[in-house]
Amino acid sequence: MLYLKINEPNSFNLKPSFFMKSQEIRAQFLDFFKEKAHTIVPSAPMVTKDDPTLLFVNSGMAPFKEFFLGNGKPKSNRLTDSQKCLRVSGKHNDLEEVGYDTYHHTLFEMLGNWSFGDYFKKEAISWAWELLTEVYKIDKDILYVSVFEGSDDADKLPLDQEAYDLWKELIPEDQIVTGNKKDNFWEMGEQGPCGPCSEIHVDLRSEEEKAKTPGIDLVNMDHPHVVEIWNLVFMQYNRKANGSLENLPHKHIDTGMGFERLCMALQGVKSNYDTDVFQPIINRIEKITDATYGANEQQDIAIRVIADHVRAVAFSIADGQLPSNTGAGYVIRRILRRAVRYGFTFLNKKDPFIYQLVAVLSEQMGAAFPEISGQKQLIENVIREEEKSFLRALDQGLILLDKIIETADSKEISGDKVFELYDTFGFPVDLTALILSEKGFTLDEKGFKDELQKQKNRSKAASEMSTEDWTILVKEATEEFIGYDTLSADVKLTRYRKVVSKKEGEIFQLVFDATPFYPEGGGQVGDKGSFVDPQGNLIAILDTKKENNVIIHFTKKLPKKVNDTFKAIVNEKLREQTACNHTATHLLHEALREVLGVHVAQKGSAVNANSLRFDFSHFSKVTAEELSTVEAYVNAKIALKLPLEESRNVSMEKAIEDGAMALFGEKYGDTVRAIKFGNSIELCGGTHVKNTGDIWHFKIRSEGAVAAGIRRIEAITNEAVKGFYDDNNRTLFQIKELLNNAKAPVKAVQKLQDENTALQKQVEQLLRDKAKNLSGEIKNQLQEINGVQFLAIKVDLDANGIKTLAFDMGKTHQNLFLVFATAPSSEKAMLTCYISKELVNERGYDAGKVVRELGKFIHGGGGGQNFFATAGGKNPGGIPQALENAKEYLS
RNA sequence: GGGGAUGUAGCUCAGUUGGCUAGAGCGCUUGACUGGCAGUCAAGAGGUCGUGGGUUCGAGUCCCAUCUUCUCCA
Repeated sequence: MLYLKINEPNSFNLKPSFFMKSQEIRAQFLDFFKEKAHTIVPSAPMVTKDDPTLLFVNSGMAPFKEFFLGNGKPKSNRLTDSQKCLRVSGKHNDLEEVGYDTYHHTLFEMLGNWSFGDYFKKEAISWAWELLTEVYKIDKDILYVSVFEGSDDADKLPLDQEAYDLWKELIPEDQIVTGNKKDNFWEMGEQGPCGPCSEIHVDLRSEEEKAKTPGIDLVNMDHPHVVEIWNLVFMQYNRKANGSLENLPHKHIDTGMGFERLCMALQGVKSNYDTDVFQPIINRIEKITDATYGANEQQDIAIRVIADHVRAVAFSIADGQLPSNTGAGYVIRRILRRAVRYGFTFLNKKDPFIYQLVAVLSEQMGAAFPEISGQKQLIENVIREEEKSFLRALDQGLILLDKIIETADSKEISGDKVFELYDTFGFPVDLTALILSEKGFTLDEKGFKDELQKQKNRSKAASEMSTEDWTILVKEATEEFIGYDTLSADVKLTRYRKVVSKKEGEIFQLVFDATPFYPEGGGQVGDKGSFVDPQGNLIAILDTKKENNVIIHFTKKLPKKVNDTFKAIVNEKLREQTACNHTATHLLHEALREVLGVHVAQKGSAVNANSLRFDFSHFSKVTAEELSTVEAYVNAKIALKLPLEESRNVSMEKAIEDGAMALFGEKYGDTVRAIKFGNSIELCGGTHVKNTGDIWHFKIRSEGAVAAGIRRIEAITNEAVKGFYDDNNRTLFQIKELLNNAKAPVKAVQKLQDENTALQKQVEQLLRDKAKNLSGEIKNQLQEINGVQFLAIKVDLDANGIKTLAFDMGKTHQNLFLVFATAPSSEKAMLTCYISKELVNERGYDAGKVVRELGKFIHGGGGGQNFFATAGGKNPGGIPQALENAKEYLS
């Protein structure tokens, strides 16, 4: 049940007599556009798969980028959806600001309606108006709209007169404003489709406030209660790499309405956090932490931060993006840690608690987003473990910070110390600053920022690259993937471009009209191979990747004549081995579900020609027995020689009906490819063997944890297994040979080990005895000179023995001055000097100096402490001389 | 992808410019005291110092390579 604190007197500006639940608001939006002939599609996963410029879906249009770029066509020209978006960095949002206001978020839903070359401004504007004023019944007087005013920069764009005229029909002109490029011209990135936009703003202030300042003056002024709720983008241009604009052949509509803000407007509250989207979570936080939302500004910020961040983290994990230390996973980790930090500092929570909020989220959003409720347990586990590990890091950091404070020589702690704490140990700066100020210290902020900037520059320099415009050879070309059926084909180049990076140097990216090359995807590496021109010149294809639905081939150079017909040839060997590994992952997946249980779900995989890696959800270590059962299960499937049954272009529904595993984190597509080997059915775009018998054999190499609740298995197949066994065989053979072809090598080795330990002990004992005997003999040879027990002698002991001898004598005798010499071989000599400590202290003797100087006689050098030192040299012949001269040091 | 840190006894760690015969606490084993437990005392076991090279008379310590884990940046 949803719960909103309407009747509580202390709650925050809540006094609506009725409100529409957020779930209804979402449903009404989708229904409205469905009636306008739009197809409703589910939200794409937030983690992007084939877009190198983007880690996360950051706007409603991101999943449809390929359509706007013309790299593919949607099944329907009109779509509508509610898209999960994540904004954590870049121009759109800064993570560090979320929580301080009431209307910015990391994760939010974007309601959108889409036209791909279909309707344009007229429909987009009138439908938006109809939905807001007639369906949602928002008072027309509190709505304002903006249109693009044009620009007199290099683009020389005109006022968007068309939009202005359309609005004029619907709304009084004094509620229309014009806006500049920053507010009213939308660009996808530095390159690509773009166009003017028209925003709809809503004024939610009280009557008194409205009387004081007209709403129109507050549009786009960052006022918390005069906010943009809907942006209608009219895509009509394409921005080229050189910065110039060209008209798009097909015009598109891209709209995005912030769901949480819409809920705020419709539920009559003044903050997104007061809507029923956030209230249940906030209530739960209050219960767990004993804090009251609305009572204390700092605690309110902390509560908002946590309420916001838990959503972002939970949805990411649900979409398959686990916290990690690189890339998208790192962003998720940072978000979660920020939430922990605020809980730690302002709500005094020193134990994991954020994971407990997942239950609320699941209950509230599970219906619209089944990926949350379906993986609740996993999400909780992952978050709890992350919380724990960060709290550990904080503990460690606090200790380090104490040390820094103790050893500080001024009241200002230097920037590089604080930076080290942050950079190496992950201790947040703001916490450092807080603790320092509590103890009467300050920190050198400038020094810290300088260090941070240096680090950023380093990273940037390492990943710097420039991308040129595509050179188009064939306009409106399509590209067909034919690699499931053939490994070589005659192809034409349709476009190419040059990319320069520090790491790789100059690389060319080529697109063909058809290609047998499989692009990296679904965990499988891209194909390698080559293409040949009619004259027989060969160019290697180093890698194949997919970008916004285009298959790109990477080469080091361009062909001489780009318009030739080429023969593209995939490296067959690599492809075969890769296929073995890929099919094996399917069989492994099936085996794991069979052996461990159906809770096992794929959480990632990496398949290349050498090996395979498979990550899956499972709560405990897989035992050795389970592993061997799994291995045997897979090998049994291989032995059955199951044929590949492939169905292309089946509908998702049909595939799932047939028993294919439904995977969370898959992007919506109209049709899928189903791969069946016996009982294993998976939706998969990868390449597979024709028959499981081709795999020959499957061998697990390792099992381990990658995150809380996620295990990883690494395995090999086919040739790699052969290599593995060959290596093992060779080693075993060699071992046996060394053991005189013992029949039971394991026992033999064990026996050797036991004997070895016993012998070692014996040797030690014997050496001790020898030393003791020697010391007995030697005692008699001690000369008393000037109150010193002196001896310089050659002994037959190794370095350790001499050491033992010297220290043993040291225990029973006083005032010793010993010099021992030994010659381990005809080319090596060693001197050792031991002087009782009392002599060192009273007379200033220095054993180091003694051996250094006597070392000259044996052509060597040495040193040590002042009471014990050693020297080595190459001339045993000098030993007598060295011993004779030892007396010199007694003076 | 780039930078920093880390790896020493079963666990948590110390080990200062290379050289005080690799240490501490907890845990473990045995024994003693106490009617038993807790506890105290005594003795003891336990270490390829991540791995592989190198420099040096001498490397846990310095250099190179490699792996693990943590962390920051992109």
